[in-house]
Amino acid sequence: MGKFIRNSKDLGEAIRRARKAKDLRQVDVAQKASVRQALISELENGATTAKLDTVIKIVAALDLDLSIVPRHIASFDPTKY
Amino acid sequence: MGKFIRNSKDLGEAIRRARKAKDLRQVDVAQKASVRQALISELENGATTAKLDTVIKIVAALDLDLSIVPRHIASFDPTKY
DNA sequence: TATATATATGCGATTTAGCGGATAATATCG
DNA sequence: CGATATTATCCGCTAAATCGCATATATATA
Repeated sequence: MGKFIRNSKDLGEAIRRARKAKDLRQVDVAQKASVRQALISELENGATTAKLDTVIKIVAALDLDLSIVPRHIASFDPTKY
Repeated sequence: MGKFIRNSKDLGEAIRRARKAKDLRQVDVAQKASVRQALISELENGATTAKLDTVIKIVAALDLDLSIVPRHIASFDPTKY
């Protein structure tokens, strides 16, 4: 269980969950991230694999951060990474 | 200081650090991730902004995971996300 | 210094992401 | 049901990522 992103499906689910948690429409996230609503839809449905830049913009629009963490670790201090 | 990825430079640094920590050559990571050595070099130097798929492959080759975390959090349990 | 190893760079070709600009499909609500 | 809002899909186009392959630098090591 987690927000580990190992494929475009994971990303889509994470984006949709975060967006709904904030009660935003695709259009809202799109505007904030400077992309089309259609792209948000495509990504949420795992229809395409985005560019890193795009992911970063969208994730930021949702007040989230992308981070790199070691595998198989149960707990860690993010300030160390 | 951290492994938050907010641009391609962040990514490049994280990749290079992780690779050197494991004492691997660019060629090793490239093979494991099924990409060119040249691409690893380009990414480590922030020369291009990769596709998410590519990032995932490379990160996996380094036994790392990409994850999405909330911003402005000093410490957290990754199993919750 | 010479040799080997590792990393960076260049170039043309192919593939894919993202766009604008629609519209179709689905959900929401009076 | 009917109107409205939200999400999904389509098309042609442009820009960018990645490739293969070769080579130039740089770094290590004998």
